[in-house]
Amino acid sequence: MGKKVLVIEDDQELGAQIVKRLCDAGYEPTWWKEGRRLSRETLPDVDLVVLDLMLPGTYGMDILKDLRVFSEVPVLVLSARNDTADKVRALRLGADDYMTKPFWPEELVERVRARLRRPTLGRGDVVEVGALRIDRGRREVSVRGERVELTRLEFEFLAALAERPGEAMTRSSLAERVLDPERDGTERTLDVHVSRLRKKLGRGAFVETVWGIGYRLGDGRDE
Amino acid sequence: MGKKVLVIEDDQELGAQIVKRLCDAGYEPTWWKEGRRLSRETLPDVDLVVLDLMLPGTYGMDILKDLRVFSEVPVLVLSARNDTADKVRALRLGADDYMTKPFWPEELVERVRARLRRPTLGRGDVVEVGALRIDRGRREVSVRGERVELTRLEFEFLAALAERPGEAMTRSSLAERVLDPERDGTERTLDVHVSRLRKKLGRGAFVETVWGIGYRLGDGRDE
DNA sequence: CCGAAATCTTACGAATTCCTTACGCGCCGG
DNA sequence: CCGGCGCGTAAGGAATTCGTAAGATTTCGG
Repeated sequence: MGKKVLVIEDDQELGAQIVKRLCDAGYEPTWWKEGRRLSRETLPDVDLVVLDLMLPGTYGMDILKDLRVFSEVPVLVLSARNDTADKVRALRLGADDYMTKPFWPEELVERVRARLRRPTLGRGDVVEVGALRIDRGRREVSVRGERVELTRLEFEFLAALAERPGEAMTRSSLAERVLDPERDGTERTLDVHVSRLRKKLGRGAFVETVWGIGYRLGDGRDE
Repeated sequence: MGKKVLVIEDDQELGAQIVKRLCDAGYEPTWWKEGRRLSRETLPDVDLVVLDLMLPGTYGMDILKDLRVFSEVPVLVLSARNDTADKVRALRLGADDYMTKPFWPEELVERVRARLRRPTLGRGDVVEVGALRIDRGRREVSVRGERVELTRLEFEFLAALAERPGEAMTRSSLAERVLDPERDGTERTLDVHVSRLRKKLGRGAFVETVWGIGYRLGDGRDE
């Protein structure tokens, strides 16, 4: 069963070339001839993405950024720009490799193979909001790269908010979702957890209060 | 805390440059100024290897070949030869990346980072997490190169965790998978096995507890 | 500027969860 | 039959987390 590879490349010739080589190597490529903004819904179920940064319309770097919000799929970036700043940017944004055009397709295939023989960390979806990073799989949270230890409820609460970053959630729905119905917890209880959570996350209150409604996950920057 | 990186590079200037940058980035580099044949014993406990292919004496490609016999550690290859055939060869031999000189150290650091943010579960049946090595095929476990004898259940438990290094698994799913339904074992039983396992693996608790959830396989270094 | 309502913070006791040790049972090889 | 070994159970104790109360603080409407 070949692994699935999504190729996002507008150049007809290069794209066809890549797709063919990948097929020959036993993979199952899908070819998108134009860039689209990605979301959890529009991203097909693939094992790796080959992404050309120079696409008409959408800027590839934005696609990458979008992608990393909800997916940890390995990304191999292609670009005509042989510029260290660009490479660094792409890698920082979560790319796994960066190839400069022109290149020989053999090398691309080998690099794809090199990525795929490593485990991908079964998409333990990671949410990043500003300097805050929430890893649902590992149940880990870090702020500015530093680990923050959270209790179970604190994590659940944060994870609930992180599902829709920026959107407000009512106290009642949060309580319903986070608090165990058995262990009777009032809504007052939430306040306490929020308080403790904020203290742990440090200043730059990521958990913002929406007065009279509930809470919201902010990027801890503006305000 | 910082991941360990072995730099094998004979060029004084370039080597110093790389080492410095890696330090700045929070890694702990070790610098070998000459190539040596590697064996299970001589390879220090590192998380990644930066290997220059053009070394006096030993041919870098051989070092890589040796290495892959007994270790799945990620390898980033450096070379002055910008030749597709060479790249393909190195990648086929198990290299994870190939950079052509000259390059800017920033890019190297980013590529190192890109490799290390992925889990290192090797292909095949060998998993390496930090100083811990789990060989599913041979049912062998070693810490820092030293064999550790585990009972069947202890091994099963560890292997289950090792399937997703770093991810938290619930106690119930672990119990379900590891414990024999016949020999009814309560979830308390898990505690005991974990306890015994930890004692055998020594300090640097590889098996981390995720309070209220279950356990997780850590690299036994941070904290 | 005032009061009421909503929210924040802190401290503390209780409950949960987890760790460890000790012990007994059953299986196997000698 | 004996001893070693793997495994499950029980129990005490340690560590962590959770809920509540109560007082402080903030927000909003007027």
